[in-house]
Amino acid sequence: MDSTKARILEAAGNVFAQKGFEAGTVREICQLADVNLAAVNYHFGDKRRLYLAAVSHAYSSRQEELAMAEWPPGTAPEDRLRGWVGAMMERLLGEDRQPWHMQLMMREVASPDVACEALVKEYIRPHFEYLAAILKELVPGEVSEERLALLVFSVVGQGLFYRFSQPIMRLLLGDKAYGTLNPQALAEHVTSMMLAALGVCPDVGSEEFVR
Amino acid sequence: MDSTKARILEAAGNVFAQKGFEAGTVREICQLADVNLAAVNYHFGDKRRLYLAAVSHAYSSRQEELAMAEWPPGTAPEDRLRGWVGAMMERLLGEDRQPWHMQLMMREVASPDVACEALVKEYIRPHFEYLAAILKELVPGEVSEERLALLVFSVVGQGLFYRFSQPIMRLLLGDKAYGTLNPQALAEHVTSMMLAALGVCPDVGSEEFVR
DNA sequence: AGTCGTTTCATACAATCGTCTGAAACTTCT
DNA sequence: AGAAGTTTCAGACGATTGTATGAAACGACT
Repeated sequence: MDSTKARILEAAGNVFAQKGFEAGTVREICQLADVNLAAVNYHFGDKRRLYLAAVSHAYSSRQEELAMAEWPPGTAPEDRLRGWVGAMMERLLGEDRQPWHMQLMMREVASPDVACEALVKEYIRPHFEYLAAILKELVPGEVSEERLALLVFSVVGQGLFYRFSQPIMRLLLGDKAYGTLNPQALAEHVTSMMLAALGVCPDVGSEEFVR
Repeated sequence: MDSTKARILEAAGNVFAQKGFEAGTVREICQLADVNLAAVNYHFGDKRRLYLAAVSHAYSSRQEELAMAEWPPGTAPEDRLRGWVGAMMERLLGEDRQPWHMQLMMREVASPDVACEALVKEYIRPHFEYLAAILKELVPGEVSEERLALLVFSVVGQGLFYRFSQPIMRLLLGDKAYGTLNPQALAEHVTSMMLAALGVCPDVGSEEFVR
Protein backbone atom coordinates (compact mmCIF):
# COMPACT_ATOMS: atom_id res chain seq x y z
CA MET A 1 0.00 0.00 0.00
CA ASP A 2 1.44 3.33 -1.00
CA SER A 3 -0.59 5.28 1.53
CA THR A 4 1.87 4.18 4.19
CA LYS A 5 4.65 6.21 2.67
CA ALA A 6 2.37 9.19 2.29
CA ARG A 7 1.13 8.93 5.85
CA ILE A 8 4.69 8.74 7.14
CA LEU A 9 5.61 11.82 5.13
CA GLU A 10 2.66 13.73 6.48
CA ALA A 11 3.33 12.69 10.05
CA ALA A 12 7.04 13.40 9.73
CA GLY A 13 6.28 16.88 8.44
CA ASN A 14 4.10 17.56 11.43
CA VAL A 15 6.52 16.23 13.99
CA PHE A 16 9.68 17.71 12.49
CA ALA A 17 8.02 21.08 12.00
CA GLN A 18 6.90 21.15 15.59
CA LYS A 19 9.96 19.71 17.33
CA GLY A 20 12.85 19.84 14.90
CA PHE A 21 15.00 17.05 13.59
CA GLU A 22 16.68 15.90 16.77
CA ALA A 23 13.75 16.20 19.12
CA GLY A 24 11.29 14.48 16.82
CA THR A 25 11.55 10.71 17.12
CA VAL A 26 10.90 8.05 14.54
CA ARG A 27 8.67 6.25 17.00
CA GLU A 28 6.47 9.29 17.48
CA ILE A 29 6.17 9.76 13.74
CA CYS A 30 5.20 6.14 13.18
CA GLN A 31 2.69 6.25 15.99
CA LEU A 32 1.11 9.40 14.56
CA ALA A 33 1.03 7.82 11.10
CA ASP A 34 -0.35 4.59 12.56
CA VAL A 35 2.44 2.66 10.90
CA ASN A 36 4.96 0.14 12.02
CA LEU A 37 8.30 1.37 13.26
CA ALA A 38 10.29 -0.40 10.59
CA ALA A 39 8.36 1.26 7.79
CA VAL A 40 10.50 4.38 7.99
CA ASN A 41 13.60 2.35 7.41
CA TYR A 42 12.02 0.49 4.55
CA HIS A 43 10.61 3.46 2.68
CA PHE A 44 13.21 6.12 3.40
CA GLY A 45 16.33 4.30 4.51
CA ASP A 46 16.94 6.29 7.68
CA LYS A 47 15.73 9.21 9.72
CA ARG A 48 17.84 11.83 7.97
CA ARG A 49 16.55 10.92 4.54
CA LEU A 50 13.03 10.98 5.91
CA TYR A 51 13.63 14.52 7.10
CA LEU A 52 14.98 15.59 3.72
CA ALA A 53 12.00 14.00 2.02
CA ALA A 54 9.66 15.88 4.34
CA VAL A 55 11.30 19.22 3.59
CA SER A 56 11.29 18.45 -0.08
CA HIS A 57 7.64 17.46 0.08
CA ALA A 58 6.83 20.66 1.91
CA TYR A 59 8.01 23.04 -0.79
CA SER A 60 7.28 20.88 -3.81
CA SER A 61 3.67 20.52 -2.70
CA ARG A 62 3.57 24.31 -2.56
CA GLN A 63 4.98 25.01 -5.94
CA GLU A 64 1.61 25.82 -7.35
CA GLU A 65 2.23 29.19 -5.73
CA LEU A 66 4.97 29.70 -8.25
CA ALA A 67 2.38 29.88 -10.94
CA MET A 68 2.26 33.47 -9.84
CA ALA A 69 -0.87 35.47 -10.21
CA GLU A 70 -1.21 36.71 -13.73
CA TRP A 71 -2.16 40.33 -13.65
CA PRO A 72 -4.04 42.04 -16.41
CA PRO A 73 -1.50 43.85 -18.55
CA GLY A 74 -1.00 47.36 -17.35
CA THR A 75 -1.73 46.62 -13.71
CA ALA A 76 0.03 49.19 -11.59
CA PRO A 77 3.12 47.83 -9.78
CA GLU A 78 1.66 49.23 -6.57
CA ASP A 79 -1.23 46.82 -6.87
CA ARG A 80 1.01 43.92 -7.78
CA LEU A 81 3.10 44.62 -4.69
CA ARG A 82 -0.02 44.76 -2.58
CA GLY A 83 -1.14 41.44 -4.01
CA TRP A 84 2.22 39.79 -3.48
CA VAL A 85 2.51 40.89 0.14
CA GLY A 86 -1.06 39.88 0.82
CA ALA A 87 -0.42 36.42 -0.57
CA MET A 88 2.72 36.08 1.52
CA MET A 89 0.99 37.06 4.73
CA GLU A 90 -1.86 34.72 3.94
CA ARG A 91 0.60 31.89 3.45
CA LEU A 92 2.38 32.74 6.67
CA LEU A 93 -0.55 33.47 8.92
CA GLY A 94 -3.72 32.41 7.13
CA GLU A 95 -6.06 29.96 8.73
CA ASP A 96 -6.50 27.49 5.93
CA ARG A 97 -2.84 26.93 5.30
CA GLN A 98 -1.20 23.55 5.50
CA PRO A 99 -0.08 23.93 9.05
CA TRP A 100 3.41 22.53 8.95
CA HIS A 101 4.79 23.31 5.50
CA MET A 102 5.88 26.83 6.29
CA GLN A 103 7.07 25.97 9.75
CA LEU A 104 9.30 23.22 8.47
CA MET A 105 10.74 25.43 5.78
CA MET A 106 11.45 28.19 8.26
CA ARG A 107 13.20 25.69 10.47
CA GLU A 108 15.45 24.80 7.58
CA VAL A 109 16.09 28.47 6.94
CA ALA A 110 17.07 29.09 10.55
CA SER A 111 19.49 26.19 10.80
CA PRO A 112 20.24 25.17 7.27
CA ASP A 113 21.06 21.66 6.24
CA VAL A 114 21.68 19.88 2.98
CA ALA A 115 18.05 20.41 2.06
CA CYS A 116 18.61 24.13 2.15
CA GLU A 117 20.23 24.53 -1.24
CA ALA A 118 17.43 22.82 -3.09
CA LEU A 119 14.90 24.77 -1.05
CA VAL A 120 16.46 28.04 -2.11
CA LYS A 121 16.80 27.02 -5.71
CA GLU A 122 13.33 25.65 -6.22
CA TYR A 123 11.19 27.70 -3.88
CA ILE A 124 12.79 30.76 -2.40
CA ARG A 125 14.67 32.11 -5.41
CA PRO A 126 11.67 32.18 -7.74
CA HIS A 127 9.67 34.11 -5.17
CA PHE A 128 12.64 36.37 -4.55
CA GLU A 129 13.06 37.26 -8.18
CA TYR A 130 9.37 37.77 -8.72
CA LEU A 131 9.21 40.29 -5.91
CA ALA A 132 12.43 41.92 -7.06
CA ALA A 133 10.91 42.49 -10.48
CA ILE A 134 7.92 44.24 -8.94
CA LEU A 135 10.06 46.44 -6.74
CA LYS A 136 12.33 47.34 -9.61
CA GLU A 137 9.41 48.95 -11.37
CA LEU A 138 8.59 50.93 -8.27
CA VAL A 139 12.04 52.39 -7.80
CA PRO A 140 12.52 55.55 -9.79
CA GLY A 141 15.59 55.37 -11.98
CA GLU A 142 18.37 52.83 -11.89
CA VAL A 143 18.98 50.58 -8.95
CA SER A 144 21.84 48.22 -8.22
CA GLU A 145 21.25 44.53 -7.62
CA GLU A 146 22.44 44.76 -4.05
CA ARG A 147 20.10 47.62 -3.32
CA LEU A 148 17.20 45.79 -4.91
CA ALA A 149 17.98 42.78 -2.74
CA LEU A 150 17.87 44.97 0.36
CA LEU A 151 14.42 46.18 -0.63
CA VAL A 152 13.23 42.61 -1.08
CA PHE A 153 14.65 41.72 2.31
CA SER A 154 12.81 44.64 3.87
CA VAL A 155 9.52 43.25 2.63
CA VAL A 156 10.19 39.64 3.48
CA GLY A 157 11.84 40.49 6.79
CA GLN A 158 8.79 42.34 8.01
CA GLY A 159 6.52 39.53 6.89
CA LEU A 160 8.51 36.71 8.41
CA PHE A 161 8.80 38.62 11.65
CA TYR A 162 5.07 38.44 12.21
CA ARG A 163 5.26 34.70 11.87
CA PHE A 164 8.53 34.10 13.62
CA SER A 165 7.89 36.25 16.65
CA GLN A 166 4.24 35.53 17.17
CA PRO A 167 4.60 34.44 20.79
CA ILE A 168 6.75 37.44 21.61
CA MET A 169 4.26 39.82 20.07
CA ARG A 170 1.47 38.26 22.05
CA LEU A 171 3.43 38.77 25.25
CA LEU A 172 4.30 42.33 24.29
CA LEU A 173 0.89 43.48 23.18
CA GLY A 174 -1.34 41.35 25.34
CA ASP A 175 -3.89 38.95 23.97
CA LYS A 176 -6.47 41.60 23.27
CA ALA A 177 -4.40 43.93 21.14
CA TYR A 178 -2.72 41.00 19.47
CA GLY A 179 -6.10 39.67 18.42
CA THR A 180 -6.77 42.75 16.31
CA LEU A 181 -3.84 41.88 14.06
CA ASN A 182 -4.78 39.83 11.05
CA PRO A 183 -2.98 38.92 7.85
CA GLN A 184 -4.74 41.51 5.77
CA ALA A 185 -4.03 44.34 8.19
CA LEU A 186 -0.38 43.38 8.47
CA ALA A 187 -0.04 43.04 4.71
CA GLU A 188 -1.52 46.48 4.22
CA HIS A 189 0.91 47.87 6.76
CA VAL A 190 3.94 46.34 5.07
CA THR A 191 2.76 47.39 1.64
CA SER A 192 2.12 50.97 2.57
CA MET A 193 5.43 51.12 4.41
CA MET A 194 7.22 50.09 1.27
CA LEU A 195 5.24 52.36 -1.00
CA ALA A 196 5.73 55.31 1.28
CA ALA A 197 9.44 54.62 1.54
CA LEU A 198 9.70 54.43 -2.22
CA GLY A 199 7.80 57.67 -2.56
CA VAL A 200 4.78 56.23 -4.30
CA CYS A 201 2.23 56.76 -1.57
CA PRO A 202 1.56 59.33 1.12
CA ASP A 203 3.44 58.99 4.36
CA VAL A 204 2.65 56.09 6.60
CA GLY A 205 2.33 58.19 9.71
CA SER A 206 -0.70 60.00 8.43
CA GLU A 207 -2.57 56.93 7.23
CA GLU A 208 -5.43 55.27 8.97
CA PHE A 209 -4.77 52.08 10.83
CA VAL A 210 -6.34 49.33 8.82
CA ARG A 211 -8.24 46.72 10.74
CA MET B 1 35.72 26.39 43.13
CA ASP B 2 33.06 28.64 41.73
CA SER B 3 34.63 28.76 38.29
CA THR B 4 33.15 25.33 37.59
CA LYS B 5 29.63 26.71 37.62
CA ALA B 6 30.67 29.62 35.43
CA ARG B 7 32.45 27.39 32.96
CA ILE B 8 29.42 25.12 32.73
CA LEU B 9 27.19 28.11 32.08
CA GLU B 10 29.48 29.39 29.36
CA ALA B 11 29.77 26.00 27.70
CA ALA B 12 26.04 25.38 27.98
CA GLY B 13 25.34 28.69 26.30
CA ASN B 14 27.58 27.78 23.43
CA VAL B 15 26.20 24.31 22.94
CA PHE B 16 22.54 25.19 23.41
CA ALA B 17 22.82 28.19 21.12
CA GLN B 18 24.40 26.10 18.43
CA LYS B 19 22.34 22.92 18.69
CA GLY B 20 19.23 23.71 20.68
CA PHE B 21 18.01 22.18 23.88
CA GLU B 22 17.33 18.64 22.72
CA ALA B 23 20.32 18.17 20.47
CA GLY B 24 22.82 19.56 22.92
CA THR B 25 23.91 16.93 25.42
CA VAL B 26 25.05 17.32 28.99
CA ARG B 27 28.10 15.26 28.20
CA GLU B 28 29.18 17.57 25.43
CA ILE B 29 28.71 20.61 27.63
CA CYS B 30 30.76 19.08 30.43
CA GLN B 31 33.49 18.06 28.06
CA LEU B 32 33.66 21.56 26.60
CA ALA B 33 33.73 23.03 30.10
CA ASP B 34 36.34 20.48 31.18
CA VAL B 35 34.17 19.49 34.09
CA ASN B 36 32.88 16.26 35.47
CA LEU B 37 29.55 15.01 34.22
CA ALA B 38 27.90 15.09 37.63
CA ALA B 39 28.69 18.77 38.09
CA VAL B 40 25.66 19.79 36.05
CA ASN B 41 23.38 17.88 38.32
CA TYR B 42 25.04 19.28 41.39
CA HIS B 43 25.03 22.93 40.38
CA PHE B 44 21.83 23.16 38.38
CA GLY B 45 19.73 20.15 39.34
CA ASP B 46 18.97 18.96 35.84
CA LYS B 47 19.40 19.76 32.19
CA ARG B 48 16.29 21.90 31.87
CA ARG B 49 17.28 24.20 34.71
CA LEU B 50 20.74 24.49 33.21
CA TYR B 51 19.14 25.64 29.98
CA LEU B 52 16.99 28.21 31.76
CA ALA B 53 20.05 29.44 33.63
CA ALA B 54 21.92 29.79 30.36
CA VAL B 55 19.13 31.83 28.77
CA SER B 56 18.84 33.94 31.86
CA HIS B 57 22.57 34.48 31.90
CA ALA B 58 22.50 35.45 28.26
CA TYR B 59 20.18 38.39 28.65
CA SER B 60 21.14 39.43 32.15
CA SER B 61 24.76 39.70 31.09
CA ARG B 62 23.58 41.97 28.30
CA GLN B 63 21.51 44.28 30.41
CA GLU B 64 24.16 46.94 30.30
CA GLU B 65 22.66 47.69 26.90
CA LEU B 66 19.57 48.83 28.70
CA ALA B 67 21.51 51.72 30.08
CA MET B 68 20.54 53.26 26.77
CA ALA B 69 22.72 55.82 25.17
CA GLU B 70 22.06 59.21 26.67
CA TRP B 71 21.70 61.73 23.92
CA PRO B 72 22.44 65.38 24.33
CA PRO B 73 19.15 67.14 24.92
CA GLY B 74 17.65 68.30 21.71
CA THR B 75 19.10 65.52 19.59
CA ALA B 76 16.89 64.99 16.57
CA PRO B 77 14.76 61.84 16.74
CA GLU B 78 16.12 60.93 13.31
CA ASP B 79 19.58 60.65 14.78
CA ARG B 80 18.36 58.73 17.79
CA LEU B 81 16.66 56.25 15.48
CA ARG B 82 19.82 55.93 13.46
CA GLY B 83 21.79 55.28 16.60
CA TRP B 84 19.31 52.72 17.89
CA VAL B 85 19.21 50.74 14.66
CA GLY B 86 22.98 50.88 14.36
CA ALA B 87 23.37 49.49 17.85
CA MET B 88 20.88 46.72 17.11
CA MET B 89 22.65 45.66 13.94
CA GLU B 90 25.95 45.75 15.70
CA ARG B 91 24.59 43.50 18.42
CA LEU B 92 23.14 41.14 15.84
CA LEU B 93 25.96 41.02 13.33
CA GLY B 94 28.97 42.71 14.88
CA GLU B 95 32.24 40.88 15.10
CA ASP B 96 33.09 41.47 18.71
CA ARG B 97 29.82 40.29 20.15
CA GLN B 98 29.52 37.47 22.59
CA PRO B 99 28.87 34.84 19.99
CA TRP B 100 26.09 32.82 21.56
CA HIS B 101 24.03 35.26 23.61
CA MET B 102 21.91 36.51 20.74
CA GLN B 103 21.63 33.14 19.11
CA LEU B 104 20.34 31.56 22.29
CA MET B 105 17.83 34.33 22.81
CA MET B 106 16.58 34.04 19.26
CA ARG B 107 16.15 30.34 19.77
CA GLU B 108 13.96 31.05 22.73
CA VAL B 109 11.98 33.56 20.70
CA ALA B 110 11.41 31.06 17.91
CA SER B 111 10.19 28.26 20.14
CA PRO B 112 9.34 29.86 23.41
CA ASP B 113 9.61 28.13 26.71
CA VAL B 114 9.18 29.08 30.32
CA ALA B 115 12.21 31.33 30.06
CA CYS B 116 10.41 33.38 27.44
CA GLU B 117 8.27 35.45 29.76
CA ALA B 118 11.19 36.64 31.82
CA LEU B 119 13.17 37.30 28.66
CA VAL B 120 10.41 39.54 27.33
CA LYS B 121 9.92 41.31 30.61
CA GLU B 122 13.53 42.01 31.40
CA TYR B 123 15.16 42.38 28.02
CA ILE B 124 12.82 42.70 25.07
CA ARG B 125 10.18 45.00 26.50
CA PRO B 126 12.58 47.71 27.62
CA HIS B 127 14.15 47.80 24.18
CA PHE B 128 10.69 47.75 22.61
CA GLU B 129 9.46 50.72 24.58
CA TYR B 130 12.61 52.70 24.04
CA LEU B 131 12.31 52.34 20.28
CA ALA B 132 8.59 53.04 20.42
CA ALA B 133 9.30 56.33 22.16
CA ILE B 134 11.71 57.36 19.41
CA LEU B 135 9.27 56.44 16.66
CA LYS B 136 6.43 58.25 18.36
CA GLU B 137 8.32 61.49 17.99
CA LEU B 138 8.86 60.81 14.32
CA VAL B 139 5.23 60.20 13.49
CA PRO B 140 3.40 63.39 12.72
CA GLY B 141 0.26 63.74 14.78
CA GLU B 142 -1.41 61.18 16.96
CA VAL B 143 -0.75 57.48 16.60
CA SER B 144 -2.48 54.51 18.18
CA GLU B 145 -0.58 52.03 20.28
CA GLU B 146 -1.23 49.23 17.81
CA ARG B 147 0.10 51.29 14.93
CA LEU B 148 3.16 52.29 16.91
CA ALA B 149 3.79 48.62 17.64
CA LEU B 150 3.63 47.84 13.94
CA LEU B 151 6.24 50.46 13.23
CA VAL B 152 8.51 48.99 15.90
CA PHE B 153 8.01 45.56 14.38
CA SER B 154 8.95 46.89 10.98
CA VAL B 155 12.28 48.05 12.32
CA VAL B 156 13.03 44.97 14.39
CA GLY B 157 11.71 42.62 11.74
CA GLN B 158 14.07 43.95 9.12
CA GLY B 159 16.98 43.79 11.53
CA LEU B 160 16.34 40.28 12.77
CA PHE B 161 15.91 39.07 9.22
CA TYR B 162 19.49 39.85 8.40
CA ARG B 163 20.58 37.71 11.29
CA PHE B 164 18.00 34.97 10.98
CA SER B 165 18.31 34.40 7.27
CA GLN B 166 22.03 34.85 6.88
CA PRO B 167 22.63 31.49 5.16
CA ILE B 168 19.73 32.04 2.79
CA MET B 169 20.96 35.46 1.84
CA ARG B 170 24.38 34.06 1.15
CA LEU B 171 22.89 31.46 -1.14
CA LEU B 172 20.70 34.03 -2.86
CA LEU B 173 23.30 36.71 -3.41
CA GLY B 174 26.43 34.63 -3.75
CA ASP B 175 29.39 34.97 -1.47
CA LYS B 176 30.78 38.02 -3.23
CA ALA B 177 27.74 40.23 -3.11
CA TYR B 178 26.93 39.02 0.37
CA GLY B 179 30.35 40.07 1.54
CA THR B 180 29.60 43.70 0.74
CA LEU B 181 26.86 43.75 3.35
CA ASN B 182 28.00 44.93 6.74
CA PRO B 183 26.14 45.99 9.87
CA GLN B 184 26.57 49.69 9.22
CA ALA B 185 25.29 49.50 5.66
CA LEU B 186 22.28 47.44 6.69
CA ALA B 187 21.54 49.76 9.59
CA GLU B 188 21.65 52.74 7.29
CA HIS B 189 19.28 50.99 4.91
CA VAL B 190 16.75 50.17 7.61
CA THR B 191 16.97 53.64 9.09
CA SER B 192 16.47 55.42 5.80
CA MET B 193 13.61 53.08 4.91
CA MET B 194 11.83 54.04 8.09
CA LEU B 195 12.57 57.74 7.78
CA ALA B 196 11.42 57.77 4.19
CA ALA B 197 8.26 55.87 5.05
CA LEU B 198 7.53 58.33 7.82
CA GLY B 199 8.11 61.23 5.49
CA VAL B 200 11.13 62.62 7.26
CA CYS B 201 13.71 61.90 4.60
CA PRO B 202 13.88 61.82 0.83
CA ASP B 203 12.77 58.68 -0.91
CA VAL B 204 14.82 55.55 -0.53
CA GLY B 205 14.92 54.81 -4.19
CA SER B 206 16.87 57.89 -5.02
CA GLU B 207 19.46 57.47 -2.31
CA GLU B 208 22.95 56.25 -2.78
CA PHE B 209 23.73 52.74 -1.74
CA VAL B 210 25.87 52.97 1.35
CA ARG B 211 28.81 50.66 1.52
C1' DA C 1 45.34 18.55 63.79
C1' DG C 2 40.64 17.50 63.22
C1' DT C 3 35.87 18.17 62.03
C1' DC C 4 32.18 19.55 58.99
C1' DG C 5 30.01 21.34 54.89
C1' DT C 6 30.97 21.89 50.07
C1' DT C 7 32.48 20.46 45.72
C1' DT C 8 34.36 17.09 42.37
C1' DC C 9 35.05 12.61 40.82
C1' DA C 10 34.41 7.79 38.54
C1' DT C 11 30.88 4.84 37.71
C1' DA C 12 26.36 2.82 37.10
C1' DC C 13 21.40 2.81 36.05
C1' DA C 14 17.03 2.87 33.59
C1' DA C 15 15.08 4.80 29.65
C1' DT C 16 14.97 5.90 25.00
C1' DC C 17 17.01 6.49 20.73
C1' DG C 18 17.88 4.85 15.54
C1' DT C 19 18.50 0.82 13.19
C1' DC C 20 18.33 -4.04 11.91
C1' DT C 21 16.42 -8.85 11.24
C1' DG C 22 13.46 -12.52 9.82
C1' DA C 23 9.00 -13.96 9.35
C1' DA C 24 4.20 -12.93 8.10
C1' DA C 25 0.90 -10.62 5.06
C1' DC C 26 -0.20 -8.78 0.89
C1' DT C 27 -0.13 -7.73 -4.57
C1' DT C 28 0.63 -8.92 -8.90
C1' DC C 29 1.06 -11.70 -12.77
C1' DT C 30 0.80 -16.08 -15.27
C1' DA D 1 -4.24 -21.44 -7.91
C1' DG D 2 0.51 -20.67 -7.10
C1' DA D 3 4.97 -18.56 -7.43
C1' DA D 4 7.62 -14.10 -7.08
C1' DG D 5 8.20 -9.77 -5.57
C1' DT D 6 6.70 -6.09 -2.39
C1' DT D 7 5.27 -4.31 1.89
C1' DT D 8 4.28 -4.66 6.87
C1' DC D 9 4.97 -6.54 11.19
C1' DA D 10 6.79 -7.65 16.13
C1' DG D 11 10.76 -7.82 18.42
C1' DA D 12 15.57 -7.14 19.52
C1' DC D 13 20.27 -4.86 19.18
C1' DG D 14 23.90 -1.65 20.53
C1' DA D 15 24.56 3.11 21.42
C1' DT D 16 23.56 7.22 23.76
C1' DT D 17 20.80 9.91 26.70
C1' DG D 18 19.69 12.27 31.50
C1' DT D 19 20.16 11.27 36.09
C1' DA D 20 21.58 9.12 40.57
C1' DT D 21 25.07 7.37 43.90
C1' DG D 22 28.81 7.02 47.06
C1' DA D 23 33.45 7.91 47.82
C1' DA D 24 37.33 11.07 47.46
C1' DA D 25 39.26 15.80 47.57
C1' DC D 26 38.97 20.38 49.13
C1' DG D 27 38.38 24.62 52.23
C1' DA D 28 37.21 27.01 56.35
C1' DC D 29 37.06 27.20 61.08
C1' DT D 30 37.87 25.73 65.94
